Amino acid sequence: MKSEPDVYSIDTLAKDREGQWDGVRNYQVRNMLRDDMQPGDLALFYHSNSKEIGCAGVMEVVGEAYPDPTQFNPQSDYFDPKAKPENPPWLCVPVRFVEKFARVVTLQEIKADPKLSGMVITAKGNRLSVTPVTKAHFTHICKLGRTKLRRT
DNA sequence: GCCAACGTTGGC
DNA sequence: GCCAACGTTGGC
Repeated sequence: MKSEPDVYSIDTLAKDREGQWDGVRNYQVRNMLRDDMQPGDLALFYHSNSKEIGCAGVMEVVGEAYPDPTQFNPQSDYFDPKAKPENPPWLCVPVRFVEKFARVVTLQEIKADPKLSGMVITAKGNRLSVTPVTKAHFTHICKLGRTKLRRT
């Protein structure tokens, strides 16, 4: 699950312990939040558009998707004037901090690792802020993230 | 800051 | 329903 760390980072989630994954304004992603996520699911926290692009840690989905309150808040960057409270188009999910990796597993590294080939995040033209990850890919990224790089 | 690769909008 | 114009994402 992608977030720009300038806006919301793994460190913010680590400090708050819990948060809500809001601001999703893409129907495909909304459907994933609604249909493909269950409480107890683990997710990689991905830092996009930043100095260090890649997976920064792990969080857990702790509840069902519910209406994203930011769509009704005129002060919010995510305000949607077309959103009707009786039929809210946008959803968010509650998440809980699980771990921050010892190091960021960079996009560069993900692309270069044969064990991580086929990840949706590296697919050409992918613009989804939430993408499915296989168990094998998830496990491998966690392993990399927990291992500090040795100086050469 | 650039720009490819999308998604969205709205006129017709 | 088509599609040009526009907006957004996100790596580089």
